[in-house]
Amino acid sequence: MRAYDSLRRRGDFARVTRRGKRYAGSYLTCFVADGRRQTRVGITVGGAVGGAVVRNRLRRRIKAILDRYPLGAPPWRDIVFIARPGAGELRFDELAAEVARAFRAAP
RNA sequence: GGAGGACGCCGGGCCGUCGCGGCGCGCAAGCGUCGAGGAACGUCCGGGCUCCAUCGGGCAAGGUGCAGGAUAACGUCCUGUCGGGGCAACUCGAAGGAAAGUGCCACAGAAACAUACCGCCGGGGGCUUCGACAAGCUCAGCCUGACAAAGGCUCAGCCUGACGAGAUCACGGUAAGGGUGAAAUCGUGCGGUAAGAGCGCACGGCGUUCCGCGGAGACACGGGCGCGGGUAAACCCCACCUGGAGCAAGACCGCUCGCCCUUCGACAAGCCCAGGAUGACUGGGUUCGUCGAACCGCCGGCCCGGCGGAACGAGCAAUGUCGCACCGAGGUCGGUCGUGAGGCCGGCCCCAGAGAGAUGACGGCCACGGCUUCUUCGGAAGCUUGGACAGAAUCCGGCGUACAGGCGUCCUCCGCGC
RNA sequence: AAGGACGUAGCGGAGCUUGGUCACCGCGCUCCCCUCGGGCGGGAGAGAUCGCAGGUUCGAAUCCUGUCGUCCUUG
Repeated sequence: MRAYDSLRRRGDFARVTRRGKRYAGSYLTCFVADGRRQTRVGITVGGAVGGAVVRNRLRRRIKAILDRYPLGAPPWRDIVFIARPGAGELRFDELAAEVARAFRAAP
């Protein structure tokens, strides 16, 4: 089990992106809202980012990066990442830096 | 050595650490095991499977279109035929029918489908001109005669006749020539003819539902017969094929709601009520059955025809179990039959999978590529942020498309050497 | 999974049914006139692989096949 659960329903995504705090990078946008009982994460990669292979790999890499953060303990949050075009061409460490920038802005 | 053709294949490998999904074991921690592709893609065809319809006929709609074969099936594949391309290996082709009918063929051209503008030819009609001829009349000249009559000769004019030529008119014949066009009635030559024409002949081309021969057949060869365009990826004709939907199919379970079970007549039976006498019988009512009619519904393109009058229909879903992760038109190896696509037999293997959906990060070594340096030209060392197209969601068979780099086999042509 | 529409000049559209001058319209663009200058107005002009590749035809934007892209519908 990962330290966080997945955000699945459309309504949850809408709530986080509308009510949560927004931290925008050049390739990733991150929304953070208060959660309960567990931290949940959703990752949105639109069709404009690339083909299925690119979108899948990008999502997996973000999940691998999140494994480095202590999300299995409070405070519980609901987090949504939205990838923008060009994110699929980043190397892994560049992507990790993008995530780190977003999390520095949202402690 | 160079140029080219066909077919098949790979899509980096091994090891380790952390992380993810399924399954199995375990009380648990955890352990074991498996875990994307040749195209998983596009969704262009064909099937398996599931539900609905299913008795037949007709029409419509769609598709396919050389032959034989392969296959569960196909619009796929194989072998061949014909036609186009290539010196060749080989390759490409929606490759039935245009004397069943309809439509269209711009511009140009006489004319684009059944015709004839110019031209050529024939026999005619009238016309007038010309030519030579004949007859007649008139005038003139000359000769004989006598300055007469008469006769003869020459020239001119008029008229008539028949002939030839010319132009013209309509009729008929013709399709060689003209010149346009993508395309003009099969091409060239000779004969032939009034002029011409496949009208005849020779060679060639095309068609053929005729005959012979070869072949399983497409078709080929020989003969006979015929020779008025094109377009069917225009309508169409012919032959063959196709029931409809789709795994969000569908099955089971849960909850809620809606709606329906018709009318008339005849016959037979039962029951009830009234009259009659408690019986026979008569009248009424009702239930079930059969038949007929009406109405309604179904038959999922329509009609004929058929079936039925009972069950169904709709909604609620973060949807439970199954379908569903597979013993399968399965993979692989070998044998065998076949030119081949493939068939058959045997051994081995079990090989992703669901809850919106599991593969990512890092390190080491090797192979390949690139760059730099060295070199005894064999190679060696170092560096490397180089490695395509692309991700299963019901499953198969094809087709089509994308793809860094690389490998193998066979064949053709050209050049050189032996 | 099933089905449908579209692609034509810088932009928005017509032409496709029934093939025939390499294609029309509006806005925009260039030049000229008008004005002191600009706009408006008037005149002239340029600009097109008809998404791409094949095929049918004498001839294709139009017909056929394949392919690429965009958008939409149903559950």
